Amino acid sequence: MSNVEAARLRNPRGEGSRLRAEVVRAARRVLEVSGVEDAVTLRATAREAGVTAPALYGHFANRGEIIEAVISEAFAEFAAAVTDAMRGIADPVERLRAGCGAYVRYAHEQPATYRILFTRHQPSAVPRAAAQAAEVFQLLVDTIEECVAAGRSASRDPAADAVVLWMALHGLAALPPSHPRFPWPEDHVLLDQVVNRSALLNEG
Amino acid sequence: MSNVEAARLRNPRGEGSRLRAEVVRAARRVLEVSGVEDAVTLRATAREAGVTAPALYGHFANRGEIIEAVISEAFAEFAAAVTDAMRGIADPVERLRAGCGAYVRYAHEQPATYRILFTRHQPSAVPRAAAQAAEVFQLLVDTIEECVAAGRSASRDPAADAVVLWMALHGLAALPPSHPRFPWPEDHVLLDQVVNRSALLNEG
DNA sequence: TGTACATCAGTGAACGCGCGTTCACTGATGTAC
DNA sequence: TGTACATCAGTGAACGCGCGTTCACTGATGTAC
Repeated sequence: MSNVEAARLRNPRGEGSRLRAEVVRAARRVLEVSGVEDAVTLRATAREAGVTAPALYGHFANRGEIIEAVISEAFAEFAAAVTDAMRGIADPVERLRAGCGAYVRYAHEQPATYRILFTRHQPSAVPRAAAQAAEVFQLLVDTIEECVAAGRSASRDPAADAVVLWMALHGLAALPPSHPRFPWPEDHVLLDQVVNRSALLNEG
Repeated sequence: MSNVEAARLRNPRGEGSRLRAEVVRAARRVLEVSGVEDAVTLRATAREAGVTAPALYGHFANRGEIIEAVISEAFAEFAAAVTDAMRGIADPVERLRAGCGAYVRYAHEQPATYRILFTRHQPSAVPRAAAQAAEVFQLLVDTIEECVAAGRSASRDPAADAVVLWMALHGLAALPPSHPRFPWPEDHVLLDQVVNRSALLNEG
């Protein structure tokens, strides 16, 4: 590692708000590298962004706002990952599988970020977060309903079964990263079992 | 709140090791009240135990050992809660339900403790922890096998289905405490659905 | 075309705080004689 | 039965550290005249 890192160039006039986006990205790197929310200090974030600590106060009132911005960005990204994975797939069963696969993939690729979104001791007060989680949940409900309509699921209460599915997905998303030494079956095998049973799909 | 709290009496000679147990209990109170592992500082624990910070060094080499002691104690307690709930129940399906119910109850009664056991970013290096988790898991496998033998489960791979069950239990244990505003179905309804489907029980 | 000035994106030094840990100590109590 | 002493369960003061936050500042750059 070299200690002659390229000095950060200050943003041109009028473009100071670029730093805001850089700071959020820096905070997310600190989060994933350390694995824990508390490591995302204001100073560590500033260091990672290549800027002094007081510079952050131009864009955030305090450390809490940086964390909120991380959560907000990550939630939008997570919702987009699931939605995008489902888009354009005609078969409802395959669409459901694709969405659930994207859910779990996101959690495994960014475990600390997933944790901050879904297993915080205090639910975040980020405005759009709850709404975005609800949208993803509704997507599950709707898709299970389509599976029923297509005669592919025996569900009699898609909303209740979507809850069961969500819980199982959460286990699939959260447990393996925290217990890497356990001999987990392969992801796609687990995922199929979880989706088939939670959504009462007719196994083929 | 009174500021004339009873001063802690020092332990009699030869009974100094009582403090160790008091410290672990104090650390667990700090953990549950705050909700996060990082709040369990050495000094906060000492305050909660009614003792000065250096007193803890008689029983723990550093802060990390206090956290490890908390994890160790909590894991033993968790395993005992599940095991005890299953003991003496003859019907394997009812026994499975009882064990799963105890699992989820433990997580809901002590959410921060459950989180420290199962969703840590780094798996704890506490010696007995992995073994105790494995024992509880094996209990699930064995009980599903008994359900199959009794003609009550259609499982063809109890070990794999125990993994699916564990994942769903984890979701049931972890999600509701982190998302208190979501309109969750009642615990026992969710639990029945999760157990029935994960363990492929014949629904009655 | 030249110059004074306002604006903007940051910097550098400093603050008070709680933390983990070390160190020398204190004072009650059991034990040896 | 009395006294000296060792032991034990802690205490109190101090350290260096990284933290969040405040404050006065700097120096490049666009704009007005």
